[in-house]
Amino acid sequence: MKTENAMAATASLRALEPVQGPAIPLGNAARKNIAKVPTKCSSCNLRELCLPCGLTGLDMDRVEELIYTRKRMERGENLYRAGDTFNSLYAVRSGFFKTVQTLEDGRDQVTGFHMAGEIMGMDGIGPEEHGNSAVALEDSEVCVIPYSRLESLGRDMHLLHRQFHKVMSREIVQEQSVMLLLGTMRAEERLAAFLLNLSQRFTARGYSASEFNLRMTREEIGSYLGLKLETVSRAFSKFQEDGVISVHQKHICILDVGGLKRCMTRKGN
Amino acid sequence: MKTENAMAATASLRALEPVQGPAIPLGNAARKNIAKVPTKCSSCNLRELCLPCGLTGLDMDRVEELIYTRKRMERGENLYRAGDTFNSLYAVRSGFFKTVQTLEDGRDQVTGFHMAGEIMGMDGIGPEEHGNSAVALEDSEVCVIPYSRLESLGRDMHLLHRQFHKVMSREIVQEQSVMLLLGTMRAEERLAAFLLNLSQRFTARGYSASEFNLRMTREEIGSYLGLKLETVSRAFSKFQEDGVISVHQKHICILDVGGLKRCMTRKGN
DNA sequence: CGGGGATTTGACACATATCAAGAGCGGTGG
DNA sequence: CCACCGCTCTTGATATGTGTCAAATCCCCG
Repeated sequence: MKTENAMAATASLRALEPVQGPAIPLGNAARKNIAKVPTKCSSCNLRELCLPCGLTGLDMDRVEELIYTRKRMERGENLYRAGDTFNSLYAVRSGFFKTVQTLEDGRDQVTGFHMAGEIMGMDGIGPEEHGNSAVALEDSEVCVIPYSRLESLGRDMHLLHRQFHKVMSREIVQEQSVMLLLGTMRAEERLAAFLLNLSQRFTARGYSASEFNLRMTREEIGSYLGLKLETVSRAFSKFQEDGVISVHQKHICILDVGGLKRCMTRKGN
Repeated sequence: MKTENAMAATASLRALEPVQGPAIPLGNAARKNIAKVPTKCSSCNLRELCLPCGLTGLDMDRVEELIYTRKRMERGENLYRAGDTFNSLYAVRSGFFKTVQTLEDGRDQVTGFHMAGEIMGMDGIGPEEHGNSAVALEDSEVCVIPYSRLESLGRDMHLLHRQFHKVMSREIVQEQSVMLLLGTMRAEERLAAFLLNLSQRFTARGYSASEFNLRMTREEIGSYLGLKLETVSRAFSKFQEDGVISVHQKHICILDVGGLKRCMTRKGN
């Protein structure tokens, strides 16, 4: 089983390299932005994770019509910003994103981290403008899904509509579980839950469940978990002392999954 | 402008009495549960708030096919429970609900309060079972929307589908704002934000923005806001001392909206 | 009128924030 | 290649907000 470890060696390698084929030199401003789609949904190895999941034969062929542009993003670039008018959803094809929401008084919070196969931008459908900003945490690529096209294609592909509803519903469920985390868990419990969630998502993508590189800073983790970066750092150190994980900068090994799961549960209960 | 105050006098009166027509004696176990629909969407005074919002003429007529049962609920009854298989969405027709999510170790949290015109149960679409439980906080009534029917009706009523997407999207946005609240706000800020949110939703339903009765206990408010009930109580007292609201048990008057809004913002910033 | 739950308030404990200093690491330029 | 700079991270000391525990009051309901 391939570990994220291996690819951490060369920072220029893409997080989801197998999706990419041979590494493509990036940072080439000339042809970076919009590009014709070289890969179809039906041959994309994220299809079982992404929007087309569950579609078969004919439907899978037709779903290609959904995506006619991809977009390269450099680390730090904004995919969209709060207030931008809503036009499209975005599927992460490679790389890693965060979404950030800002309060009137300037306080902000990371509301999510998004990896390959996940859909971003659904917050914009209702208000017709985005309520948060999406930022690439590493060089990334997204498939652009024009919402109007999703609507019209869904008209005769009922499964696509149904699939889309499931994706939105799962987003609701995911957010509810973050609310639960923020409302009821203590610092170490939050971090344990966060690491287990990441681990499980990496597993679903064929990466090691126990070894991976964080794409975000302690501050971003803290923002997402409603903690200060110092508290996140202390919790990492505590887990390491207890021997449930090992931490070297952004590189994490989960040494004792059971132990980490126990960290997620209230002590003395 | 009618205030909620008036109807608070008689506890047996329904929260959204005008929706109900003349008060109907409840607690009649014999004919309580399922009932034929006596009122159509097109003549329901919640139509501008509820799922059919934005539909016109013909579409509005056809949308009646969506709902063929309503359900009466007594205070304390469960509309659905976590783990129930998902079949339907529910639109609150009258009354008031909370949704509660539970962690494996028994800790739980109120993830939402739901009033007339709001849709519950969308968390169940993806997993095909409900992830939380919905409980009536007072005698209530819901319209049952079978999901399969919503899907099939949406096939030739594109606006219905689009409207449904908006409703789901708004749920996502709403939850993100709760995440922001839980992650970044302090106790008094949370309570102020909560009261202003309630006020605004009552306003949208034609009730007083400044005077209303809470349907939930301090403990339920605390659970929703990630606080203990004592903290909620102290924050209420503080607001009252400061003269921004007056509190008598569950009865709330907002005396100074601007002041309350300032309470929502970080002090000395 | 009595009883039980909800609410308020106080005293104190504790988890996390805040402030501060220093170490580690990566990138850049000489 | 090395030195430097800036950013991230770690760790300690202390402050503070909220939780916890406890007691008294209020209020609804039978």
